[in-house]
Amino acid sequence: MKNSNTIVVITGQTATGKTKLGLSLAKEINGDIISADSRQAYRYLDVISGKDIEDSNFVEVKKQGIYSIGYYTIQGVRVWLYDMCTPKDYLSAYDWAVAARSIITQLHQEKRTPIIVGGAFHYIRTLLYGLTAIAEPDKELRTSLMHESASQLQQRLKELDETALNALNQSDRWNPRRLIRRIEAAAATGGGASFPGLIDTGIHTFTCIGLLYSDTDELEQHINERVQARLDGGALEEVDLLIHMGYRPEHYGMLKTIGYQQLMAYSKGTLTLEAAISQWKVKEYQYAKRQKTFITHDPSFILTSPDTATLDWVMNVV
RNA sequence: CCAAGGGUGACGGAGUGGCCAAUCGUACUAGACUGUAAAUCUAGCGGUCUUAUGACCUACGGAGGUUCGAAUCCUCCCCCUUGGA
Repeated sequence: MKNSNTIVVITGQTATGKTKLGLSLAKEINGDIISADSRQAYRYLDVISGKDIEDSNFVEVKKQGIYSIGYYTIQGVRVWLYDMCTPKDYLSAYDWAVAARSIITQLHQEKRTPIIVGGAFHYIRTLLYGLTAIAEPDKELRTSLMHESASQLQQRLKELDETALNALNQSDRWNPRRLIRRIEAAAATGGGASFPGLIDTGIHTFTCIGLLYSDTDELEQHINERVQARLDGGALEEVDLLIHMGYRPEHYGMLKTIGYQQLMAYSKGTLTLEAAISQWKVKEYQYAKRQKTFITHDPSFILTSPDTATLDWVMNVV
């Protein structure tokens, strides 16, 4: 290791073997894994989200607000930030990053190396590059604006903070979620403050690895296999159980998640199983595409393909 | 064999004489992203050329025909679905 106070980040497209690589690296360099996975952070989302917790039990180390911070032990490696909350709870990239940061600090004190592993690139970016503390989410406001059209929202934002509106690119200008967020910020600050720069995260040394398939067919094939494995692993039973426990697809959008969405639709009878599975796969391809866009546009990442990312290769990089 | 309804771009599905290279949805391609991100959104999406709200070519099962002009009307052929036997 070049620096004892560093962190390693392993991200990449779906089904590229991030976890496997992370585990072998952790064993080698005395590290802990911090899961950067926006779905594995939820309790009960196990099979479809791909949590491989074997026989391990969750060990809660502390509470941070409604979130429980703890770990599972997989192959002798501690894996943090699974099961932070229930599928009904709100968990944002910000919340996750705060939790991740606290673990990183703790691990550094223990002279252990945090290895961030996961495909939630937005979460990782929030952790690495910063957070804005301008305004907390305003649930009521969000609900009240939920059904407004983009042009109505633009109008609202214009009245509150025209600069913020003008700063938006074409895509964001028609994106209700972005608009609502800006309105939220403008309302909280009284407008005019616009969006501030990022707050320093205190994390400055990191090695980032991005695993990407160069070939689309290969990617799709791996995704297909993975989906099949999830089905074989009890995906349908998991969905039934979640429904039985009272969780719905619309629950805070948390179950509004690839795989769960489709299988819940099947369970409700609005999709055939065949259609549900094929849509699931398609959503996975699309997600993987977005991951690729994100990762390739970030110069901090060392990009490589899944088959060249061996432990030896990683050891040379970190 | 008869009756009825159909065959449209990768798929679903509009259009029923000119404003149709053809609404819309999906898929696909590229992109955006500062507290919902496995989310949300933007653009493109027959081909060639091109500064273009531009030109030309090829296209709405096949072959002909009517018309200044057809995915749209007519004739014949092929295929599909449902009802009748």
